[in-house]
Amino acid sequence: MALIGNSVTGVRHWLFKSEPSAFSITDLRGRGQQTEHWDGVRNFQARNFMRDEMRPGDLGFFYHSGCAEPAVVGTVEIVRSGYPDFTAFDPTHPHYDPKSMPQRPLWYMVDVRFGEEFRNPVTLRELKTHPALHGMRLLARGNRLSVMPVNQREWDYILRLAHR
DNA sequence: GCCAACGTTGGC
DNA sequence: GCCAACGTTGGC
Repeated sequence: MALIGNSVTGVRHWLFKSEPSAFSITDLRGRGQQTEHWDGVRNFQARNFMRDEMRPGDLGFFYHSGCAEPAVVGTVEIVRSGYPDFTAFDPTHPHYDPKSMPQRPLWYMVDVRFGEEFRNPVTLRELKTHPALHGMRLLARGNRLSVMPVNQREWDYILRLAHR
């Protein structure tokens, strides 16, 4: 198993992208402590992170993409590790994928719940100005993964910016 | 709305 | 297995 994040506590860190017009951090906050399915991921690398690596107790950033001010806007907690994304089985669902079947699921999801909404969202523009973050996967040229790991150092650094 | 980057598909 | 065509993502 690849070692990502903090080897002492075992807690690992992730980043989840969402277009706020579809589902925003404010929407998630509104759900309180209710858990949410992070469904609809249809990329193999992102799927593998959810299926193979995420564990309950891991933490993730909530990132707003495809909007006026792309930014890290809050956090979530992973409360259930990877299991089949059942929205892929439903022909009436927008995320339906006939290649995925209950007997042999192709796509996976995790459950998350609201952590916090940042007082100071950390914009993509700002992330790029911090040399400490230049290696971030989110900033890698052409990166389009909707779910990706964040290392401990990057996690701590961004949290500090968010709590200024 | 444009376009670069990149994943997927399908012909060969 | 190669690679061109196509679709999607996502910043700008």
